[in-house]
Order: sequence, then C-alpha cells, then structure tokens
Amino acid sequence: MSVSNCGLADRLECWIALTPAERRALARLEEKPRPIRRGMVLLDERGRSEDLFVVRDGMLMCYVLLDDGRRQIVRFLFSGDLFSLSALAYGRSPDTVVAMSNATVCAFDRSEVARLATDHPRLMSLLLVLNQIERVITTDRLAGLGRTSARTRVATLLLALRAQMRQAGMDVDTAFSPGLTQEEMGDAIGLTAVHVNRMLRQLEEEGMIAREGGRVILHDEERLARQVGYVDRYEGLDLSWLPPGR
Amino acid sequence: MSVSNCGLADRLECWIALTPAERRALARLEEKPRPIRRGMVLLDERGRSEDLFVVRDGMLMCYVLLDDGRRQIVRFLFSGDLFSLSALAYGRSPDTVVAMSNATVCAFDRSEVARLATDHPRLMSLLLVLNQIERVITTDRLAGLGRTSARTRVATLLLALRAQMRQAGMDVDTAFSPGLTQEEMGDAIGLTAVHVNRMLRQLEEEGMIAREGGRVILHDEERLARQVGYVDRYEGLDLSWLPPGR
DNA sequence: CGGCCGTTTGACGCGGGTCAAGTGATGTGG
DNA sequence: CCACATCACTTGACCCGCGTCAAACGGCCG
Repeated sequence: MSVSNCGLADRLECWIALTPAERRALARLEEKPRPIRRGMVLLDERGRSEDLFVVRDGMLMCYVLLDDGRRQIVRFLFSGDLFSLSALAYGRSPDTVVAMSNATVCAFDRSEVARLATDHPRLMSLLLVLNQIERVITTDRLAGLGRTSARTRVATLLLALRAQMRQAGMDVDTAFSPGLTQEEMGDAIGLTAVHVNRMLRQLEEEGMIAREGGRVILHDEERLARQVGYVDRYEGLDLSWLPPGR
Repeated sequence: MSVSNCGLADRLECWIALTPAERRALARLEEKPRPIRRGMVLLDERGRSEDLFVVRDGMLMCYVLLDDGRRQIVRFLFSGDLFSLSALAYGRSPDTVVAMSNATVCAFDRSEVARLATDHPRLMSLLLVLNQIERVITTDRLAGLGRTSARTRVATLLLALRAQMRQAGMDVDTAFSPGLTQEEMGDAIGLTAVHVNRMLRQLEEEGMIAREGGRVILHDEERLARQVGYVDRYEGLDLSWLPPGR
C-alpha cells in the first residue's frame, strides 16, 4: 500500500487556496502525532473521549458491535481524514476505532474547534462541507444496504474504497489493494464472508475484476460503476458561497 | 397529529441559552415561510438547488430512487429540522424531498451560512453539533439495515419516530400516530410493505404494541427499547466546549 | 514442521420477497 | 345518497437470495 503524506490542509487545498494563517491554524491540529500499531483499539464504543483526531498515515476503521456479537463497520479512515467529531456532541465515541495497518494519528482538543469557529470562519464552513460530503456518502451506503443486491454491494465497496484512497492521496491505479479481509468487507456491507467470496468470484468470472493476492484489478471500471449506479461524491463540489479566508 | 410552533431557535434553546443577537440571526433564516401541500415534491434528486431550508411545520421525507425503481427513504423531517444542507457542498440535492403532510418550510440562501460562520461562531459550532447527532443516528440506521432482523427494524423505527417527533415539540404520548403507510415504513428500513405488516402484527401478538386506526400504542417501551438495543441520540449531549455566544 | 488465519467451495435451511386475492375505509361523481 | 374506484391494509402460498455449517486448501510465521 503506497503512502503519501496527506494532511488535512493538503486535502482542503484541493478545494480552495488556504491563507497562511489558515494553514497555521490547521497545523495546530496535527501537532501531536501518535504512532499506533496494526490491530490496536484507539477508541472504545463505551469509553469517554473528548478528543478529536486527524489521520496522518495508515488505515483505520470504525465499527459498532450489536448485542448478538455481529459487527457493522461504519467507516474506513485514511490519511487526512478527521474522525471522532462526535466528541463534539457527546464527549464520547459512539463506535470503536481500530487501526487496520500501522498508522499515525494526531489528537486535538475540542477547544481547538471552538477556536477555529471564532478565528477562521471559512475553515469552520469547510468542516461543515466535509461533514455534508460524508453524510451523503453514508446515505448512499444506507440505500445500498437497504435496497441493493449482494453483487452490487461488493462492487460498490470496491469502487468506493478506491475513490476514498485516491482522495487520501494514495496512488491507486486500476489495480489496488483494498487491504481488508473478506470478513471485514462483509461487515461493512451487511454480508457474510462466505457470500462476499461468492460475489467476488462471480465478478471475476464475469470479467469485471481480477484478483491476485490481495490486489484487485478493475477491468471495466466505467461499466461497473454504471451497472451498480456508483457516484463519486468527491466530485462536483460547489464552494462558491464560502466566506473569505482570514 | 399535534403541532407546536417549534422553530430552529427553540430547538437550540433546549441545549443552551441563546443571546438576543443569536436569536435574531436565526430568525433571519425563517423569514420566508412557504406553505406546501401534502404530496408536493419540494426538491428533486437531479435538480439544482442552492437553498437550504428549515421546517416550520408539518412532516416531510427525503428519499432516493434506485435504477430498478426501488426507493430508500433516507430521513424524515419535522418542525425545527434543517435540511438540504448538502447544498453547501454540491449546490444540488442528492435526494428528493416530499411533503408527507401539509407543511410550511422556510428557504434561505447559502450566504446566510457564510454570515453565520463570520458573525456567530457559537451558532456555527452548534450546526456542526446538530450534524454530528444526525450522523450518529444515520449510523445507527446503517447498522440496523446491515445487521438486524425485520422485527427489530420495525420496532426501532417506531421508537425512533417517536423520539424525533418529541424532539420536534409534538406532544407524543405512549400512543402516537407515525403518519406513514406501511409501504413507507418498509422503504425506510429496507423491507417490503407486506413484511412490515407481518412484523407489526407479530409485535401486536406479543403484546409489545397495540394499533387502532393509524395510531400506535407502545405498551412496554422500556422493554422494547432494551430488546432491540435502541438508543436515543438526543440524550446525553455535552456542549461544554462551545465558544462564547455573541 | 505445525498451527493459524484467511480463502474457497459445497450442501442445506430460513428469513424475507413475490404474487395474488380479499377486505375495509375513503372519496368522488352522478 | 348511492355506485364505483382507489388506496391502504391483511393474509396465505410459494420461492429465492443469502446465511449457516462444514470441510478442505494455502500461505505465513514461529
């Protein structure tokens, strides 16, 4: 898996040109890098946690466990992603966050958000925009879980992971490494590992994808995306309304 | 269905005391009330729409249609709810918004958000908080669709609707009127109308609920909530980090 | 070499979908 | 005020996609 040092500022810089003061304000959020090892539980579903985080490097996931022990993976995190924003509402994490690879994250206090709100209205507005993008993506997944077939869900997961990794500045080609076990894929899209396997094989037999080791090759991405109705939500942004930067 | 004139300001006032200036700023968002009739399509999934909205009165829903004609209801809206925030990111609506009852909504321009960001950092922070609450609720629904039984989903929908209506200031008792057809319930939780019916009857036979006309009585709400692992996400907020109001 | 974890594949069962028929309620035009 | 249409709700019979269980298989690491 290739890595690019893609911080929060780099992500935002893709949308708009930041002022020096804004860049400095964002840098404050990444002052305390903390390396974590693959498999480590960073936040627990029950635990109190007033901190917010930025991913500096690596891959993590957020999931919830149901009473019967089943797991629903809620979100995957890559370099430049913000997480645990729910600390702003509850002072606790509603889900568990685990590192799927060795990773580096930076914690910052909620008061930093208050400071952003006061000093950098444009950055605060961008936070709201990021939130909206994620909300729409989550909504797409909701519709996928509620109303689409297993085959469609698996294909959509591959397309979405690739888009997210590209967004994080990783150099994904038509071939890339999802970096998940089939059980994890299933837990992300509401299927069993066994059935994920069957669908991957089916997609392979259809010639839509190829697999070797952990890598996946999307043979006809266009057609696959059209078939399953996949939309890249990182495209088509309109930020013309933002207040001026400070 | 009882109605209380619950605006955005009243909703926020439940969490914190607003300053006069903040109240005035919020009132600006509700200056253009617009009555809409039951069944009317307010926003279309494809259409451009740069406006945001507050619900002043009534009930609406947001849904997406899939290629095969199936529908996934994404969210229900009540008095005091903000919607179409995704206009901030895309300048268009990713879903269709329809009035389920006669309703009144107030549109406001994206520039009002820019103004809020500049002049009222605490209100802008609260917007972020509201977003987080909704994100967590959406996440709960995601886990429900991916990993729980039909019975659990139906029961959870009833509990969640009631919590949301109470939050909107409607006087819901142990008995209340969901105001949805069984087909709409199914489209919200990924089931067919037929199966929703079967589950409602089962819950009734178990003595968990009773029904008469459109009304539903939750006989043992405590036990039902425990059984299906329902959590009211409007409770347990911690807003101590907010910047001072202006 | 041996154990473990992830993958693969097959056989079988079940929860929920599909189809279809029937029952009220509401509404609407004559 | 009635005849008829419509729409939501019910209920039963049947089917299928996906879950479950079980048994290999293969690669990696100690």
